[in-house]
Amino acid sequence: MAEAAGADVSKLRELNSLSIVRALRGQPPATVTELAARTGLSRPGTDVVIRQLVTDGWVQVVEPDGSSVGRPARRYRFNAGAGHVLGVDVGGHKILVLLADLEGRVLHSHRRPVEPDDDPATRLAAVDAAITECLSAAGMRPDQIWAVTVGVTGPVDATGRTTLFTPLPGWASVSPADHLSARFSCPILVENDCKLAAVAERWKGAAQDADDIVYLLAGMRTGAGLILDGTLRRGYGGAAGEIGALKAVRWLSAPSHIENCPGLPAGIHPNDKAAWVFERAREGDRDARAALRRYVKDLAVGAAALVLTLDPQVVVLGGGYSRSADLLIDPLKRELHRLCLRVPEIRASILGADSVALGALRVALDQVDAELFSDGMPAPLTKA
Amino acid sequence: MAEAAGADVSKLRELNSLSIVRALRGQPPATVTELAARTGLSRPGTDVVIRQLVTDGWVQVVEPDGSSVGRPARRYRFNAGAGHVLGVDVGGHKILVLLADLEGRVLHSHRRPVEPDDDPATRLAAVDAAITECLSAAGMRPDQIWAVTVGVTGPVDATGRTTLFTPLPGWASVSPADHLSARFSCPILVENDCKLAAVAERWKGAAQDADDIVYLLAGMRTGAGLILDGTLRRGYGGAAGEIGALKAVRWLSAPSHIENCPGLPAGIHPNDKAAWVFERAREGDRDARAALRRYVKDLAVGAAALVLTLDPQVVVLGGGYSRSADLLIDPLKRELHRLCLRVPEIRASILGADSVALGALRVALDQVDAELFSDGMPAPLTKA
DNA sequence: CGAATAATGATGTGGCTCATCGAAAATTTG
DNA sequence: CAAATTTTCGATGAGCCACATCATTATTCG
Repeated sequence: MAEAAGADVSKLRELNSLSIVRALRGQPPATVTELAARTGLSRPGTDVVIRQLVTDGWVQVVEPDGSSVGRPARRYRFNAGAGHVLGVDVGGHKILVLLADLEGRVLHSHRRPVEPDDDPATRLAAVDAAITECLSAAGMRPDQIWAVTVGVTGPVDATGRTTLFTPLPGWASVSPADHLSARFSCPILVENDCKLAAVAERWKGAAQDADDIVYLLAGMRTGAGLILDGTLRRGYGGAAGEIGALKAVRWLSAPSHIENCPGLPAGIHPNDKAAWVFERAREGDRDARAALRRYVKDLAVGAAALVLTLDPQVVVLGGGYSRSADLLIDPLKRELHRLCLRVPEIRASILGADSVALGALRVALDQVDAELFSDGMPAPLTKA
Repeated sequence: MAEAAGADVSKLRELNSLSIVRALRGQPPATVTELAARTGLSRPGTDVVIRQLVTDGWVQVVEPDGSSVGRPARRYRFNAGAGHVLGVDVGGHKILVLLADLEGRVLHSHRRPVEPDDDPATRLAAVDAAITECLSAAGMRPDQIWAVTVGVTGPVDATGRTTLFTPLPGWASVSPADHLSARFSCPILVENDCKLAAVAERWKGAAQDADDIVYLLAGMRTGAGLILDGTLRRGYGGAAGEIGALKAVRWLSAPSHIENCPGLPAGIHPNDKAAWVFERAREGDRDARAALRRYVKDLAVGAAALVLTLDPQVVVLGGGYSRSADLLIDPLKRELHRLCLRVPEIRASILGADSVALGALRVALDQVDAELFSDGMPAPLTKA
């Protein structure tokens, strides 16, 4: 059974410190009186707590700007710069590193191209280089990073590896967490890219209002990420959402309808094929429209399975093809109406190619939060 | 954002009261010293808290039995009789009512047969009668019930109705919660039967160790209930797990392989058909074995979709057919190996026909817990 | 009777609230 | 233009509540 820990008197201070930090975060700088009202604590009580938080480095004083009657109050704000997190997207074509503060503001980003058939060592070297670049651009040392999350393709198991499946050659035996733990002493999390994209859409994307979300990756790969009751669901073995593995769900072959659309110009770059097909379809080209129709039909079978299984509030359509979501959403909706009991809203992603790295940031921030709110509040001076 | 409520000093007492109650529940009667050790509180502190709990009626004193050196300690136990909950299974063929105390011990049960084609008024009357019977057998008044959960067939929407689908004639417009609220002033929850059975299997059944569970109802109806991260998942519209609605998943027709197995004796009662088929299959009858094979194949398609979507730790096979689970589990496992990335454990239900009502009890108890642990601890005297 | 353990009481401390008073800046007023 | 007034912030002290620690008394068994 859960350990029933009794509470000392000092626990109260901890609790109230946390609730003041919570009331401060993500808000504009607040006065003591405002915080007291927001938390329900007394003014003097709030005062001593916030004084301690300032000396501990969690909170900063903002000198009064003076634009009111009466004596101007000191304002306080959460010291988002007390710590930082990294979100890393290890893709087939690019490495993207985002550096953010504790409020989740992105301070620096670095993108670096890689090749899909690069060997693991090359890819890891690119990751290292991108991280180094991002840190030095922000003038930051590795020990100022409080959490790192790495997004990779394929289901991630408990050890942070993608042993079940990955399209990157040789990557199955790689442990990004082990690799990075040489540089960082903070928690290093590894997560599937679709799952991270789903998290990002709930954080800053198209589904901020929803707690039950299915994210569909619609692009040269097809995949899904699930958020239920506001929390990312990984599954017991980390393979939740891998409905595409079902043969009856033709997610593996679905993109080929578009990538091999009849009429594609010879010698067109693979990355431009989809754009070309969507362009033609928009113009009314029969072949392109047929390709789209077949693609959506295949996509919808898996989507319907997810929707029926989970009954989400929103389906977010992301991935490369979602740039032309206007062409996809209506037919997808029609297919789902044909297949499902209750059809959720379908929305297009608004985050684009950064979504995986953004989701990685959010997961890293959640990790920091979890440590904070479980272990109480230590002084950040020990880390700075 | 979440309201950041500051804590008064009296919050401490509340917190410690709760942690002592938690340490007391489900355990044999404990002495003050034991509780102090278990909660980390001091002995005198524990003493005053438990004294208050006794006068409030939450805890009872057990007089010392005297079997130790030194002065024998008073022992205390959680007063499970302070409140009670009802779990009601409204099935096609039966109404089952369970009455339990706050520890979840079943004190009384009452079963009452109904017909599948009874009209809603008749069925509700049977529910009322069964509840009355159960209460009076236990010598209990409705105001001593703290929560009621009703299990029904079909997805339950936010208003507690089964508007999307139900096999019971006329039941779609019935609101069991509204009906019962005339007799009970406590919370009345309505939930889908498969979901409740899943809860029961985690509580007292085959999956007590698992946090990610797919429950498969395998019987004359086919359905599923999902538990992820230890919590029942309902879906945004309450329709989670309804994968059977997908036409490609032939769950609706799957039981007919068995119910219409060639060679069934003319005039056999519908309820006995399955038993007959399983019996023949066990004896090696070709037709029966073929029927079973086809049934499992159909069942497995939906099961595979669920498993791939959720990646659970355990699949629990319940429902009427699970009495012959030994004939089903191996072929099902083979099918899943063919269809899935990672195959979870497959276990047979051990609860049988009571599982829905048991799950209803657990959900009602969870409701009581949620109220307790959020609103703090009022004296039960106001309720008794 | 002594050993062992339980219950009880006394004292001290940390943290919170409430009430009050002083301080600083803007507005009003002579 | 300067003094008075208003308004709000900041600081301090009294009181309360819940807990911890330590000492004392009570009860049983060997």
